[in-house]
Amino acid sequence: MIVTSRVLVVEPLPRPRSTRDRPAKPPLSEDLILDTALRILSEEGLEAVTMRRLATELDTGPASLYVYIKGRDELRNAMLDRVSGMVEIEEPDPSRWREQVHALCQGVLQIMEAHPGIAEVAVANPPTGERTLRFAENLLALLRAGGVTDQDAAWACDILPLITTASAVETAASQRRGVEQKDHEADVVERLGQAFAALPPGEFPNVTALASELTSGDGDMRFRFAIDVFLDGLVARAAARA
Amino acid sequence: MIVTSRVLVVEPLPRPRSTRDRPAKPPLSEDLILDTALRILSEEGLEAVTMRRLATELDTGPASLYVYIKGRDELRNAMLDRVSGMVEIEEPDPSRWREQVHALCQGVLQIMEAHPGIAEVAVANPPTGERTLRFAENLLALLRAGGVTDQDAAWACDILPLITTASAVETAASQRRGVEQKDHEADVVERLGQAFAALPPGEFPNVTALASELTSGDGDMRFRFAIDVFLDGLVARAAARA
DNA sequence: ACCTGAACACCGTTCAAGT
DNA sequence: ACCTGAACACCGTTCAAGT
Repeated sequence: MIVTSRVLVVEPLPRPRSTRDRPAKPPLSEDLILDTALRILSEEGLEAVTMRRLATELDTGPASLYVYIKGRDELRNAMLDRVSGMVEIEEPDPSRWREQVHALCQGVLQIMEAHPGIAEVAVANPPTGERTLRFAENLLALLRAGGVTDQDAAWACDILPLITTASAVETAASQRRGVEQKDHEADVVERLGQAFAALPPGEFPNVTALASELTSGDGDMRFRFAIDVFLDGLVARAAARA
Repeated sequence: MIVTSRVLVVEPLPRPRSTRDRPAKPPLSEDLILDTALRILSEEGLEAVTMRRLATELDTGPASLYVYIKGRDELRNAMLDRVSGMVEIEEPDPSRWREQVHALCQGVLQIMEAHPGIAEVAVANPPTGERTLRFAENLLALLRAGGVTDQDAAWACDILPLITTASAVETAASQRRGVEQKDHEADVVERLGQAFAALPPGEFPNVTALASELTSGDGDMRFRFAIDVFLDGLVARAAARA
């Protein structure tokens, strides 16, 4: 159509028209940057969240982001803090404290699985933001309600999130692998079990004997097991003290 | 000196002389590449181990590495497998199985701390190489010697390394931070404790009450605690079964 | 004073062109 | 046939130059 109209050639440029063609874009702000970052994170994973991609998405140059955010690492920590704030707190009810600890940790796990890659950030940089403190406060309340000693509860406050975030990293990685090779998870597990069983029993007596146990259960069951055993340990120690 | 001699200009190039100036470099191989990668890893951490850096170190172009190694991710996995192979196995002695589990896990922790950054790779890609199997075999033998049930031992074989590698990631990260800001670790902990104690007690009753417990103990004590509680849990479950 | 285009110094990976 | 220089398509970060 442009070819048919010679008028356009006379006009200075086609650009001035389009400068205000689309709706005025909102001004940059840390909040807007984080909103955009979290959207990319949940849709495409952490690797896709780069300073340059973020700038493109916000219709600006990469340098502009540095007015609001110190750099990539600070961005990632800020993203982690936002994600951490999405976890729902459990109003302590001493009669079912164990189930509440499970619910709290599972909440973290699910939020992290919904934001692929953020768990890596959490494992490397145990966060100390206000939202994390709220989580710690909740966990401490639940553990003390269960009769766990103060020192054990305090350190468990370190270890339970560690188990949870590490589990999240693992499931995120296996999901990513699952997308690449579109094998069904069950097939992989089946093959692994057969490989275990086929090892030389002289060298690997236990791995071959427990081949089916080693490959049984999905990620959720194993995560529940991890938290369960840890809580059993805490309870056993409290009982030994009394 | 070159300026004083016109002869050099007549000679075709100064290069041919230097082609065999230095000792003949060994031919590339996967082993040589991995040796070099592990040296850079232990000296400068995972971030320094890039394909290009590796090529420079080996006095070649980056493309040459792809003859021996599929890509960066495979390189990292191969590095992890090498590092995993450095862990010393514990000859099972049922009378001190618990101490042996500690020693085995602590061995992994130390090897990983000596290779900063490799733990991240381990958390994301739970390795399944032969060396890992040998480790699993050892761990299973120790746990069964301790009376842990088969299914519990099998899953614990997943969780104990998970706790260990996640702990390694954390200590590596805090060491890296310690290098950046040359604060003494003790000062940071002290300030954190004061920050906890200074929180509004109405909103954070447990964090303020346990401020000193939350900040007590170093990484080693906390790691020992984590393994200990988990083993207590396994033992308690075995006892409940009997 | 505020913002950002362009540049700098890196990445991982591929492939055509050389030996 | 084997190896690799050079190119491609990205990074994070900085800073001088523009408004």
